[in-house]
Amino acid sequence: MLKEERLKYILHELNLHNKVLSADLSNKMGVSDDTVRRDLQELSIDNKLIKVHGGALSKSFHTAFDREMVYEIENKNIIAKKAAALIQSGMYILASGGTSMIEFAKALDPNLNASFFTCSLNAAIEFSHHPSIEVIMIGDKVSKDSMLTTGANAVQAIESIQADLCILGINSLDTQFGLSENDWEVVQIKKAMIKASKKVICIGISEKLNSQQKIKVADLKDIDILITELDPNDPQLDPYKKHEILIY
Amino acid sequence: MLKEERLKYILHELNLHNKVLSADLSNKMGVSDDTVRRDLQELSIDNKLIKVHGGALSKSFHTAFDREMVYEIENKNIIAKKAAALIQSGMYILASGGTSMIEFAKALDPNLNASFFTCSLNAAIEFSHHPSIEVIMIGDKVSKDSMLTTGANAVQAIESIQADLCILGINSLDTQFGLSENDWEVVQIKKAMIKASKKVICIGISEKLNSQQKIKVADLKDIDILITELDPNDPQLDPYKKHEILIY
DNA sequence: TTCGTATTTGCGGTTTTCTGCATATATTGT
DNA sequence: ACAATATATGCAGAAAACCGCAAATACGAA
Repeated sequence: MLKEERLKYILHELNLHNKVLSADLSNKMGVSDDTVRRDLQELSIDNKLIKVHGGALSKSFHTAFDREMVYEIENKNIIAKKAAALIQSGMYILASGGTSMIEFAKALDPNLNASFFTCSLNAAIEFSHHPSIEVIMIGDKVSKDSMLTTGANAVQAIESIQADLCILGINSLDTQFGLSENDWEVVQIKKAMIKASKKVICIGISEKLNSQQKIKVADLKDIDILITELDPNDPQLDPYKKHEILIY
Repeated sequence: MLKEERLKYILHELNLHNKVLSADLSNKMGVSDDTVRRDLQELSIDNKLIKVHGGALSKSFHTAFDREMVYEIENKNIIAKKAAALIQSGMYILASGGTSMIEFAKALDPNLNASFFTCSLNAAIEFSHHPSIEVIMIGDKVSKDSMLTTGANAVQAIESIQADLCILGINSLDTQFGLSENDWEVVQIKKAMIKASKKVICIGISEKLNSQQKIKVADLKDIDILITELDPNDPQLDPYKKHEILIY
């Protein structure tokens, strides 16, 4: 394995898991841990990662360090993998933003060949790291709170698409009020996305369940699939099964 | 084995395996290590692959490995400050992408009140960190090399704007050939931006001066202001002054 | 063809980089 | 505090890169 290859691999692993262990790396790459350590040191000097005792942490992750985040990221990873398994080549997919969506983008099969439309700057960047999928950024004014493009132009652009799937991050989901948000502009975007898609998938950690926000995005009947980190048989999800929502 | 044959063979191998080893190549092609190295060097200069110790890596997998960039940041900071000083509240500004543009976004006066239009995902995010400016992301298919939205839609969107300024990162600038790029899609975007603006500002480190790329973006006469990290009186910039370009 | 020129290629010697090992030091968990 | 584990450092052998030069080859014009 070439040196540059190793560096690339380390950063890749770091993007995926947000942390790496020196021992793991030396095993997987078949070099001594001295070499791994030197690699990590070099990347650390170049500000590509945070070197710590025993391995390294992802830079982006460490800057916003938060114990709770660590826990959430793992759950979001579970969600991302479940969601990624539903995507097939040839699909046209509308995607909203949020951290779950970022993890979803990372979890996509490298051989996948599909088209993703999104209003999220961060999601677009993450999707673009994938080797083969096509990414279409929907333009409009950038809403600084959500880092989404929002407005009439964006809604109109979405309306001109007929997508197979729409993947939405959950802000709040409730058996009574359905899917809800508190940013009016974002709601318009999500409503447009739902309307433009044959199927609607909602992804989010179970914490977001059974909560409401000010503005309704969609009724439960508009949602086809719900993905959380929980086991599909978890009783917490039973209320949603009654509304003909598939649980993964 | 002829030289052109070898070059083709190397690129073919690279497409297949995403990496090649110098030693393997010299064996398979029956030439000396030096020859292989010179071949790789040539392809590397032509941006066809990434030369590394021991061989070469495929360009496509290399997305964002810019070690040299770290050293250039300081210069880009100088540029960014000069450019930021030219922006006034109320302006409508078209901005391209690139690392210089990112630094420029960071250098903007926090009290500035202006509208920025951009095709660059990264620039849009950076602009959005500013407290008061308005950011409009121009949508279209995302070009993975440049992380810019490119295509007919984007060009059309730009054409519908009448901007006061257009700030372009320099890829290559030359007194004969003018501003040039090697990505056709990006060229279309930049040309549209120039056409839609009253004034054109080019920013970039002096390294990019006196070099050419395959496709012309603009003649020198289309450029109003040139900003590099150099002192405006630096003799390197004299040739550009003759073309009625203001130097900052 | 034949000559002159430019490019290409291989070779030897030198320098740089890479990597693993051994040793000394630091950090962590119990 | 102590044992276990991880890290830093110097060193050495191997591999690769670099450099200059000379031979070989290709190319173009007379």
